[in-house]
Amino acid sequence: MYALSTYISLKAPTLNAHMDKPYHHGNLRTALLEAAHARLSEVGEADLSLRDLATRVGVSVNASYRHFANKEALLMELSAMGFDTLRARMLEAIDEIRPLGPEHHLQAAGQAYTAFARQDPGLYKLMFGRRGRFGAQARLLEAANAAFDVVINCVAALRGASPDSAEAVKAAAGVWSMVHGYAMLDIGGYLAGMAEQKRPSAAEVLRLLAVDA
Amino acid sequence: MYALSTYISLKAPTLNAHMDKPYHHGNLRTALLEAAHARLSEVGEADLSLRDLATRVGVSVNASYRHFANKEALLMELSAMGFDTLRARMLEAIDEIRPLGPEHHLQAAGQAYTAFARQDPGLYKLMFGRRGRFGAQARLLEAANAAFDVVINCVAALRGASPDSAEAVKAAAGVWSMVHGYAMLDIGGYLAGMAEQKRPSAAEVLRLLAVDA
DNA sequence: CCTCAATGTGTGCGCCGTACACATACGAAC
DNA sequence: GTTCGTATGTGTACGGCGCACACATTGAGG
Repeated sequence: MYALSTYISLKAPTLNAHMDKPYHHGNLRTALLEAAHARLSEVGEADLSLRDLATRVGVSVNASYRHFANKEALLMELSAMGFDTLRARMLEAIDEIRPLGPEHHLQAAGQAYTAFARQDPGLYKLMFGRRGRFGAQARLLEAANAAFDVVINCVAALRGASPDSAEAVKAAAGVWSMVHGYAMLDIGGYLAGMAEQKRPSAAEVLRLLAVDA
Repeated sequence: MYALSTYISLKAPTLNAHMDKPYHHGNLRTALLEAAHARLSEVGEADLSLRDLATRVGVSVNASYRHFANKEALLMELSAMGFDTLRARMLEAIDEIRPLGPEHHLQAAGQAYTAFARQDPGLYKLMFGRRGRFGAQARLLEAANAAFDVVINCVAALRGASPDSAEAVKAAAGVWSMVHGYAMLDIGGYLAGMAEQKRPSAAEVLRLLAVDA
């Protein structure tokens, strides 16, 4: 688990005279998202309930509806925040090795990508399992596209092509497919069943890609 | 939708004197699986309920518990049947072009694979989204491994390596990652948002793989 | 014909998401 | 500082869910 964001409550809610807890939470929206994130990595999406989240946060069952239209809306926001974080992780990884040149950037981004998925499998599955249900929500779409753009830029730089070219986008989609597929198989446990010396690492799999061709 | 299997009821259940429906269904297990399969492609896993299935099949809510320990067990069996079908589809596709030689077999299997995912996205997502929950159930594991073996054999033949070699297995895992990732992005709608001329086909993505190296 | 195991039914429990009416608290206008 | 509207949280209720348990019906083998 890691912090998805760093919203900070600037309010210090007043305490009711004969209660030790304030009537208003102060930062319920963020608290719910963080609780959901924490819960997601413990029990998975299917066993995550709004009632449970509310109880953990110390608030009545229906308070959450003042901040999210429904359960789906909360999960959608969490999902979008996941894409934001994923993008940031890839950019950080690239920045750390920037002087090494573009041929190393894609590898670094790929490593950061699979590391993210492994670190937070529940969130990662949520991000990619719910697109249909969420529909074309702008918030989620933009976050996902921004993350994908990082990959496109890496590939474009590697091939000396424009990030807008169909060539770069198609190759980037291939890279994304590969990394995403590997991550899903990995966190799904489909690779864990393989014998140690036959189980491929992320780097080995990425090396199969002929992107610079 | 297609038939997952062709179990046939050999019994002709007797009709009760004053009822038009027999007390015993005759083939409830299969009927439930088929109803679940049908429902899965309409509403997705999250909105699939045992009560609804039972009603559709024309049976009381709890009758299903005579055939499946719980909802998870039913979904697990459906998932395993999905892997059986996926394997059969790949084998059929390979058989149709067998004389063309091993370099075409992998392409054919890949096409069959993505076609399966596109045709039955709900089932496909179920197959790969639930591994952790299902645990290491032998039935599911064997079905999934049998499907993966098809890919391993293709890759091994292509490289002139043994299907048992770490080299072949690792390369096959890479191929599987690629195809699986592409399928997931496709049925998740993540490729649909791309402009037509930038959206890669399954064949284009597969061509990025340097498997025969 | 009788019995017993297999199969289906009815009722009930404790969760779930969420709609609706009501309570409380904060901040801006006076 | 009081007032008042709005934002935020509570309580109650409804229908649907998975599933446990006791009971009903059936068919097959002695």
